[in-house]
Amino acid sequence: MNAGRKRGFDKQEALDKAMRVFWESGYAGTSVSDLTAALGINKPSLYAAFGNKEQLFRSALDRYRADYGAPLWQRLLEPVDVPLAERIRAYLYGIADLVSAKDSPPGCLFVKSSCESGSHAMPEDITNALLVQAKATEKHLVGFLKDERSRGNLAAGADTLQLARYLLSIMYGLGVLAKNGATRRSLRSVADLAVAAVPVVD
Amino acid sequence: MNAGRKRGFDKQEALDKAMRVFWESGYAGTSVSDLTAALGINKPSLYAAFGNKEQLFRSALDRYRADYGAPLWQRLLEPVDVPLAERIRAYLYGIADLVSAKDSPPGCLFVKSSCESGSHAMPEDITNALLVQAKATEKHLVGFLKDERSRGNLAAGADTLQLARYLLSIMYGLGVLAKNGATRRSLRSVADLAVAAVPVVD
DNA sequence: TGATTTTTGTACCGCGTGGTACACAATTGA
DNA sequence: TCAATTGTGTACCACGCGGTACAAAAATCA
Repeated sequence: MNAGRKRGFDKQEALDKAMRVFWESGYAGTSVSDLTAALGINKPSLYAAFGNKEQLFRSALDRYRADYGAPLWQRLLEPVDVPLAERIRAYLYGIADLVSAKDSPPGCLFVKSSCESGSHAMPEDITNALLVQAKATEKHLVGFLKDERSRGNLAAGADTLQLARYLLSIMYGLGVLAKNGATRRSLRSVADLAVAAVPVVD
Repeated sequence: MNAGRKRGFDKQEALDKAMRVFWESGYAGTSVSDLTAALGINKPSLYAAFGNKEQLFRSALDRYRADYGAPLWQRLLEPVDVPLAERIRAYLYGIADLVSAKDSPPGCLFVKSSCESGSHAMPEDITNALLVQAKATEKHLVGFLKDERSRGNLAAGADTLQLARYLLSIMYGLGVLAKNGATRRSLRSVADLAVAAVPVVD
């Protein structure tokens, strides 16, 4: 342990709180004062720990993906004995539950941030990071679908890229629906309908 | 014609330009200076003509719906001899073209605004107006689907409310996909896939 | 023409923004 | 013990925000 005074707050805990503030109010809609108030610290502590508002936001995005996005992939990959349609349904249920959870802000941080991107109120680096993230998710989905197709779980002629974009569209749509007050039940019904369009082979 | 100096700009033209600025940068991301610069007028002229930033935004929302949202309904209602699936496809194509048009900002103004709503950076009245608008669209869609079902174009057991929300989810999703760089072609493919989940009766 | 009404341009207001200088408190290593 | 290092709290900075006061300009009415 090096010299110097100890930090008076838990950095991970603070990052989690900051993520939720951005999740609720967006990048432009969140002020540094909002953040310091929610975190219970002063500005110099925030700047010392997280750099600046932009860097803190990017850290919050990373944490969001790690905490909420990444774990859902297990629903697609792990239970290989479960039919593909059921795994996709379980994945979409996960999204539905996430964006409509009562202990977190309604909607999806990525969707909301993407909608803010491009504005000069959002730093260009964040816009680019969001685009990169979206493309990466698309690529992962395509890879997954190609794999399933090669296993015979998906129709041989299925266009995996367009199918991936269709699923992304549903995921994004669930996020916006949740912002407009949709319940978990209702979102799961949407997921049920969405799965019907996937050309699975049972 | 009453007395007084004439207005030096066209009010409808100015509203159109303001709508596009909000469309591009969102409510919080747009400053009054951005607006006056884009409209080529000074602040007192803007405030005299449109009230304030909030009222101008609401006017812009109304104009957006009138100019871009409302006309698309004709694709669902008018050609009654066209199969339901084809009409829904044409409607979704219209959304796809709108959110990916090259002469307007990518994405959908309503989707972007909904994602901003709830933040204290957006006036509560706007948040409420957006919610009301979303519910109205849902209601219209449900009415349309019920009508089609009663005509025998939709499966007798179809849940029109959940189906409407599914279509809304697709529409919202197209808007976010467009923000992430999707092309018109690609969005139309998503629409094609989406139609496959609708239980039409041919 | 002159009085009246409306728009326009300039110049400004109070306030909140993102960010920081600086002195002080707390901890470690010598 | 004492210097070195790191976090904290206060107080502040320049700037841009939404919004407006005010006077000059342009139009109509009498």
